[in-house]
Amino acid sequence: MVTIYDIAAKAGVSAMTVSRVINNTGKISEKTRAKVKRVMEEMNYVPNQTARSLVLQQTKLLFLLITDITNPFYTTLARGAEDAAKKHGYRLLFGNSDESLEKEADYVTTILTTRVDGVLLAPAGDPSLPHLESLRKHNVPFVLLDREVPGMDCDIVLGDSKEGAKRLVEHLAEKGHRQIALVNGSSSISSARLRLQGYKEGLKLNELPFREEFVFETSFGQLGDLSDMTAWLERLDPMPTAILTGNNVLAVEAMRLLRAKGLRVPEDISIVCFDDLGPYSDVDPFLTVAAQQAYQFGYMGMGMLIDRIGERDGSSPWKKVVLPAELLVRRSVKDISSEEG
Amino acid sequence: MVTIYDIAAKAGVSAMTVSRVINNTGKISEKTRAKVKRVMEEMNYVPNQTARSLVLQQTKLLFLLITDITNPFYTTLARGAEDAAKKHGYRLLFGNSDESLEKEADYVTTILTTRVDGVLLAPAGDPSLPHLESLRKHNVPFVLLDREVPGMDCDIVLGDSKEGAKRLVEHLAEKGHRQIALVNGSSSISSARLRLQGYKEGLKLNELPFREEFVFETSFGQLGDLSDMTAWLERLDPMPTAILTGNNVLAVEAMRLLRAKGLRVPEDISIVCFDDLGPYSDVDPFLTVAAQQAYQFGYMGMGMLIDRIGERDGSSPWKKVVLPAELLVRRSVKDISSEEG
DNA sequence: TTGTACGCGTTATCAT
DNA sequence: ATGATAACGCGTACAA
Repeated sequence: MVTIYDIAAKAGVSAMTVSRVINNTGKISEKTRAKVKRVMEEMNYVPNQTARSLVLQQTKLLFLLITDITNPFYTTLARGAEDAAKKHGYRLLFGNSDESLEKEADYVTTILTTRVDGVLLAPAGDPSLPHLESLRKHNVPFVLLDREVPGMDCDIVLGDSKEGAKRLVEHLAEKGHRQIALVNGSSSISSARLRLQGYKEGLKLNELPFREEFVFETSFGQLGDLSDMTAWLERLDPMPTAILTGNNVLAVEAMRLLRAKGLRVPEDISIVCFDDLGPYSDVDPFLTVAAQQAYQFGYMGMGMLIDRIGERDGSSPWKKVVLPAELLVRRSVKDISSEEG
Repeated sequence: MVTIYDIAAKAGVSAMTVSRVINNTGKISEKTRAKVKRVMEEMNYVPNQTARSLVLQQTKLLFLLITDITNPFYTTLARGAEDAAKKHGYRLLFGNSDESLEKEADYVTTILTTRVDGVLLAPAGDPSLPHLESLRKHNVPFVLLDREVPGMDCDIVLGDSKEGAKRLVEHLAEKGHRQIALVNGSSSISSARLRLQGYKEGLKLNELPFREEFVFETSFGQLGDLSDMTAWLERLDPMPTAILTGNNVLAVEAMRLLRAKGLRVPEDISIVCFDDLGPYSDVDPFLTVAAQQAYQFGYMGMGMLIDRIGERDGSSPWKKVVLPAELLVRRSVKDISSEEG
């Protein structure tokens, strides 16, 4: 491996001079600078970031932990995070916890041993608390995304889940729907709880009754087996005329189920969801959604993280950003307001 | 920061003994091992991977560079790569080149300075050659994914692009289609060239003429602006009854275009593509595809990379794996064999 | 079974 | 403007 000493020797200067040329620090005469640069070119020298990290006590490495790499919300978020990281000269390490606490624990270990300078993460849920405490104990700055964890004060970027869900219910009500079911993620996840709350408020606002059995709670990740959800749906009487899902993945799963049962969207049943489908928004049935600003989640979160890292000791108060969700009306909802209830 | 020396002092042993406990090397009495472990717990000690990397001359870090993080083919591939890496005790750094040579060049720099132990990458195209040569020059082992780069001998995992495209054309022909258009990626990408070739062979096999104007060449990534493609389609006379796209992203873009023109799939025009849509396969219009084994691309590629890293000096011959693509018939193709030509 | 000395490649500090 | 020295945290080789 070509080291800074090899360059120094060949250029007839000290290692320190080479270091100064590399980092543009201190005063260097143009002549030596030119010579050193030429030798570096000749020898294909590349600085060793590992050695640099050791002495600088920083890796210039950040970590982004998401819960579902196949979900366009998170991949779009990842782009935002990546762009912001690059802008500030950081490199980014990705991880995918798959909504699993065990995998999340593994990644926390990786994060700790890798000595990354900071972490941006969507926690698997409330039980993630010990993981966050571990980061805090080891002085690893972090910013939470999308989900709050009770008991942990920290920087965070959230979507307005309650308001978004409420709007979706209102939209359905305006179109004449009175039997609205909810397929939601686990109640151990703050965003799922808020979406349930928004759903309830939306119902109340339209003087529709809340019925426990119209809510199906499952995981926000891909389900694979749909038998539980199928059984739930078949138990309902009357059948809902519309389904609201707590995120985009569940919307796709719901559509998969409906297809299996031979039901068309929106002719036979309407469907709306939280989160947009990214590139797939334009595919039939062209879903009506409460779209979150996925890219901004990543971009702003990363900005907050880098700000936090930049702080000396004096910790400024925790920041909490709430991004509104936008209702995008497409054509997965049928207007049944003129029909019989 | 808690170091190995802090542990040693508190446990009343030398740093070397602590190191042995951490790595399970050498002989240690159960008593000291227990005591050291206890102290490590108490002090929340976490080994510094940076220091370890420096002395060991390996980072236990691998890099996966893909060209489109929003494409389910690559995210599924990423899962396979991640699983294989973890199985072998490696951590994984992700990057997303967005089909851009410039971004790819940036990542190559990151790869070099980070001293990762190996790289798994889908090159942006033939012009990626200098990037690969740079990796080779610096002795960074790498395995190519999905795309060959003329002039570079190396390990590689490919899909059977030619055969897959041929099958798709045959399927269309069987359904009575005689006017089949191709929307393809850049001809500077080997897989696009092979898919074009398969398209031509499929036509010939069914005694259909190849017509230059029925091929539209663009980028494999998201297009954004569809005006070029729209203009192309409107120029065609006769209109194709079916479109074959070179990958899944282009299929979605094509459907976006068709929707804008008020054309239904498959009633007004049929569409098939290379690569599956992952979770979105079940969304209308339920695309017929030549599905690649995305997970296997990542899993096998990573295995090959780790094997290569494990080799001392003696380099075994380059390995080339070609994974077949499977035709999944769904319902985006209309059977027009009984209609007038 | 345990400990000592040294080196991995780089940068900060202090001299010159 | 440039250089010598020490230090970052850990593991290898060798010694005890």
